Amino acid sequence: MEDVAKAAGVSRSLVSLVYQSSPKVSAQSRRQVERAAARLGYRPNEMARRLASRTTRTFGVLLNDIHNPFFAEVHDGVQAMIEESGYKLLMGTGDRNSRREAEFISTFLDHRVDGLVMLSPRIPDAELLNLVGSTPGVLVGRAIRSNNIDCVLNNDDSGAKLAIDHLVSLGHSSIAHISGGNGAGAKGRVEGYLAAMRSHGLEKNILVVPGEYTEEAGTRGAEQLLATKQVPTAIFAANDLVAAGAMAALAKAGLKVPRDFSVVGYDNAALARLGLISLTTIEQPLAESGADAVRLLIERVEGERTRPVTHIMEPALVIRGSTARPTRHR
Amino acid sequence: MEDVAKAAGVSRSLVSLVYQSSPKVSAQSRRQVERAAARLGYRPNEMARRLASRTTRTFGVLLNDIHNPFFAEVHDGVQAMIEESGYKLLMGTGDRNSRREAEFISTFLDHRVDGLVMLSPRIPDAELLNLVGSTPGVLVGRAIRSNNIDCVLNNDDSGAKLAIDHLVSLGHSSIAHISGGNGAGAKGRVEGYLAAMRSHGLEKNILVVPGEYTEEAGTRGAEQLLATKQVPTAIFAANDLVAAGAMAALAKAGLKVPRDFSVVGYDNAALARLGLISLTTIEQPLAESGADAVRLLIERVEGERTRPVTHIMEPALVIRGSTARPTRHR
DNA sequence: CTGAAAGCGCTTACAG
DNA sequence: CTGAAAGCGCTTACAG
Repeated sequence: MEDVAKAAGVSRSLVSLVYQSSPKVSAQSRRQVERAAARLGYRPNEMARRLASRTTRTFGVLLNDIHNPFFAEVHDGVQAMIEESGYKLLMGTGDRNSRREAEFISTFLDHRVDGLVMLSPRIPDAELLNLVGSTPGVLVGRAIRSNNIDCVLNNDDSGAKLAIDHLVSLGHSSIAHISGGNGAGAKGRVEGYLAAMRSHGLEKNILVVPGEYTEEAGTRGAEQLLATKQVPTAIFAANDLVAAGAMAALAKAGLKVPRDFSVVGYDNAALARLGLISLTTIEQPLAESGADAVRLLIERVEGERTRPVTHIMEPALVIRGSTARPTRHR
Repeated sequence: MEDVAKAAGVSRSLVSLVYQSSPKVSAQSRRQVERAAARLGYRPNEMARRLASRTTRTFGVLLNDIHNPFFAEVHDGVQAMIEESGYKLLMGTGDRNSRREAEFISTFLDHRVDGLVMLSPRIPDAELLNLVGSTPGVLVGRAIRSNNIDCVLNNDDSGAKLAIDHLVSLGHSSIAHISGGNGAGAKGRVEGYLAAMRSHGLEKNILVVPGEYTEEAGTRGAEQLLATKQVPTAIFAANDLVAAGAMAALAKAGLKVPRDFSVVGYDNAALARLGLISLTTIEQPLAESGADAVRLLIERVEGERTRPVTHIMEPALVIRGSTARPTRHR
């Protein structure tokens, strides 16, 4: 910095002001400094700036799994809102490894971030609370009770209801559900399915096949359904991957979708959009969840709110080619 | 730090040594310090440590697009090798936006990273070289001429050859290629296709349909092929998404894969593994490319090498259900 | 293991 | 806009 000041023929203070984009600096001085810096290859040392200014205006963003495009979409909203608000971000991915998640959170705290955005982390509640301490945080896709952590959730219950209402409106009454087991949101989807079936007076047709969020579970689930006495006319799958697995089993059995079977997924993942699959599904407002999470965090960091809140985002139905009126009847 | 020293009844120097995991500290002192730190909620300030020690042992990792699981796999290798070598990482994603890429690279440099790992960045060569300056770097999936940047590429040419050899070995002779246009590696795949067809004496059957790396391009390409006079018996698609698009067009035309048509993709993306698609494809050693990139960077950073090198990774054929002997013949 | 000192590269506040 | 000073929270080197 000293060297740049000398080369530009100004004081060190002035160079400092230039890099703080201070309006007190004349355009001419600014140009002189910038030219000298470019010539000398000077860049202000960010660590020194943060140490001296005692502020980072940075958030740490932890992704559960970089392989899952689901989190990429949430991250879009997170990144856009962070940029828009003039903050910086530090990011990391645990990649389904809670030890690594803990390390990233520690690193973020060592770097004195102003807050933490955590997308469906795997670390157990107690450990997470202990690690985060009193740093402001926001959790997306997971609930927790803490005074300094807000939550943004998706309404799985109402998503399931959208799926069942759609199938019923097409004329289906025998609708089975292949569940997502212990997966995130799976319980809410089962409950929404049960409630929706009951609300349509279809409690006798309730049929839940246990599964998990994998293609294989969908295939096994559909095979199981095809072997039942009273084969349903429609399947509501816990997510798109499960739906794709179910569709593969149906195709193998010589059944056509949607002629012989209607299938609804959940997530509106990339595969749902493929022409070969063309899956009717439930879409969650992912980017909006991410943006909302950052908004909540900023409210807190800037002292506008101290009490924790939970936001619940509403999903929407996306109709494609995997659902139609039933042709079979029980 | 002062407070922790007092609370633990030791000197500031000792506390510093504890956090440097110095072997000179007795187990007892270490415990005392750790207990005091935990009680006071003390964490060493990473910015101060880096500033004082004048070392970061950190690499900046820039992803082209977090939505593409392709880069997630490369990142796996990058992250594993960085951890294994005792370095830290700072990551960022440009999300197909070269302005944002430039900002992340700048941020990494402001944080004084020891080197840069860039996964298929979009920034033009000149701008990239100017930005990176003399910082050691490594480029994955893209070539560049620079004294301080190494490259790790995939052999698209030989991948295309694997695809054509496989189809020829099944008995196909009329094999068309739907190209990837300006996409990364697309040119090499076209060239590999042309060379392989020639090497099998099939130059008269060469047929390249221009496309891009999208499903729609695959659909359009296949429709175009079905309208030609001499319809081929097999398609080599520039990537898996293109192959999926082509398969959708074939299904729409009432054609069965692999009975009426064999299809080979490229990438071995998640969709290639779906039961409904079951695509024979070319797999690139993505995680290995990432790990190799970090190895090259460390060689450079630790002064073991100063001249730039380029590594070319070899792909492999993955056979699934989309290829079979031809039943039609021209 | 302690204690005092210097320094990392900045920001901040202030008198001029 | 300058210049001198203090300080951010550490590491480093050293005498004891």
